[in-house]
Amino acid sequence: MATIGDVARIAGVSRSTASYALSGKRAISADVRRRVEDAVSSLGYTPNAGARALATTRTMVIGLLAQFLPDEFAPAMLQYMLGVSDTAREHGYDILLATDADGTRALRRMTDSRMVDGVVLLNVAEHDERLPILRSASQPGALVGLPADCTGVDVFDLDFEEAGRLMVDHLHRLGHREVLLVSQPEHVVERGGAYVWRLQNAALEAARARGMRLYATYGSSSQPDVGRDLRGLLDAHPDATGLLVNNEAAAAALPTVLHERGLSAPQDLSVVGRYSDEFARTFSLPFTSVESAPDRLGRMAVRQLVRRIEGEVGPDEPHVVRFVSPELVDRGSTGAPPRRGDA
Amino acid sequence: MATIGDVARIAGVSRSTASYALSGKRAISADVRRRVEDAVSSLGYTPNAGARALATTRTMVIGLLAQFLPDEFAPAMLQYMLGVSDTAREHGYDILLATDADGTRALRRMTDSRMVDGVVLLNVAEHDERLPILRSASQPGALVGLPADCTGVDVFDLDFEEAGRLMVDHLHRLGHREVLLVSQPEHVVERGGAYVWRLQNAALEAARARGMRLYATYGSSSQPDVGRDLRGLLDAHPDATGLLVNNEAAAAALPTVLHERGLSAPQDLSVVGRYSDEFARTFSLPFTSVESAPDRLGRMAVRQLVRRIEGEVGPDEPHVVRFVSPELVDRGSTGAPPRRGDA
DNA sequence: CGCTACTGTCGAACCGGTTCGCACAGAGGA
DNA sequence: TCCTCTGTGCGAACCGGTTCGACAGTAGCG
Repeated sequence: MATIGDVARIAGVSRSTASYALSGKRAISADVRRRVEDAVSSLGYTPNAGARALATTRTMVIGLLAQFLPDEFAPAMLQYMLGVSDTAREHGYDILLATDADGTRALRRMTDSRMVDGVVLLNVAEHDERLPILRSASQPGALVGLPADCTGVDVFDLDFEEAGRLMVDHLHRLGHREVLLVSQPEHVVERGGAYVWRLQNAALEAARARGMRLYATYGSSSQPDVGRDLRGLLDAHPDATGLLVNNEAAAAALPTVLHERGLSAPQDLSVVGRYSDEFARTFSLPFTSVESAPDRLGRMAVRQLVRRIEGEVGPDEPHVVRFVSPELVDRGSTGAPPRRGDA
Repeated sequence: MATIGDVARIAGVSRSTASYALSGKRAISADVRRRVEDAVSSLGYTPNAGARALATTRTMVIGLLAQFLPDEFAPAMLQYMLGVSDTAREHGYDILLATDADGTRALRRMTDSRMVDGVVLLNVAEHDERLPILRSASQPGALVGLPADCTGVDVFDLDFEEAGRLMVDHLHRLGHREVLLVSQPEHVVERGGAYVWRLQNAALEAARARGMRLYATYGSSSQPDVGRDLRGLLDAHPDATGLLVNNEAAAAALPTVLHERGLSAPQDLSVVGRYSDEFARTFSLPFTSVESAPDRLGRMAVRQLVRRIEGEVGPDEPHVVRFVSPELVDRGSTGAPPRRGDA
């Protein structure tokens, strides 16, 4: 494998000159520059990343900590990951991916050994164990997900309160007065998945303010449990005319459950989900939903992280906490509630 | 940040002694070893990955090249990625993830700059542009997916021929004589996604051998197109009693389409898919299917790659091409064909 | 008692880049 | 003619590890 020493020798210059010719950090005559470039292409020279990292203390790598927790919906994570990965590449960074069950160890490994210039944490819990480690690291970090304490990190998340209100308001406007909400599994909440109750509480509050009845429940994360949950919920509330689904697995299971019962949306039941458009198209989910914009959040996190890494934003400049406003995408699964006695 | 020099100073020994005390590669007195270990923990010392890579020419990182191509079903990729990532970690390796649209550039970047000790390529096409680059790299590579030319790389894939036969045989045994097959989009085939026609050809051959009629078509990769495809297919072949689905998006869309038509599986139509069990549970797909074992393939690829990296298998020892036998998972969506005239 | 062998430690070189300080040549001004 | 300045290039040091060869000191042995 060719080194910069080889390049220098072929070009007939010193190693430092070769380095400067390639980096452009000092004036180099056109002649020498050409000879160096010729040597590079004839040798197929590529700088050794480890050596460069050692010399510059920059690795051009961003750590991505994705947690695939039991009871959490894995495929949604992929969209965050792709947002992060693509954006990183646009800025010249590669991605070191950690999917360890123990995120704290992975984070420590990456930062302490200086494999990365910065870190993106996905799926951040309210009291996330990774945060203290991140704060004590010397690299900056950006989060997707809202923790209780945001000091020292840049935070990006969907505005789940607004999402909850949006879902309720939409059905209220159409005339619904009794509505169901299926959230993620309770385990997720216990583990600190605050987004679940952020949406749920805001939805309950909005329903109360509008004089609606809203029954909130937790749903499981996969079959066959989630199907059972949905059937039980529909049985328990035969008068409900609307269904809000903040649970991807439940949304995926819903077409089959509705089919079993001979129900159709929106004729018999108005349905609003909360997932991304990409997700809806890939999985053929025909429900109106609140767009969760995972790629956008990943993108924002990386952009801010890169600003910190490259010193455009100093480590002492205030950290941002930014919420993305959700948007309702109408796929025609909502309408006026069926008139009483029709069913 | 503490370096090994700091450790040595605190422990009152030379840098080399500190290094040997930690690596265990030379005999070190118990006393010195303890002093070094104390210094390490009091300083919170962690070796600098770049420096170590430079000195040892080993990075303990595996490159993972995942391609998210248009018209290909993204979430399936996640399961391969997790299989690779988890297995790599078990062996002490981290994952450098590339999702670049241009896989060749990403591969070259990783290997030439020596960021990785080896590479796993996912979603390998028949004439994959990444292969020549991989062969000329100095790191070993393992593939998931079968290319036309397997020289110089270890290859792992599902036995798609066997899968095709399995699907056909299953319906044949139940008495079906006219059956439909929905494959991935034709674009995927044109791009070299050989697994599509490997399954399809084997299925056609098996059907011919058993005197069945099998109509094979391509399906789209997302809504609304894939729904249209399915409806058109059912319209065109009203006498078909079985449906084979080698297309995840079509499988996801199928419950809704069946619902529209008032059809149920297996009463009106027997359905066999081809996707992983994990996938079925997460997306509530109620169809009997041929298990595609993505995590197993990822795992096998990494294990073999690590053997090559660590020299347990020399670079000149023959490369393996290993097929995983598919298994049919019965979810009750198949049965005897409806009697003529029943519908 | 002297020689060898072994144990434990150290110094120095090396991996492959980057960067600082300095030297030198030629141009331009006094 | 001499001096200064500018444009170029070189040498050496450094980043933080690993590893080879040398070398004391001690133990074992005849």
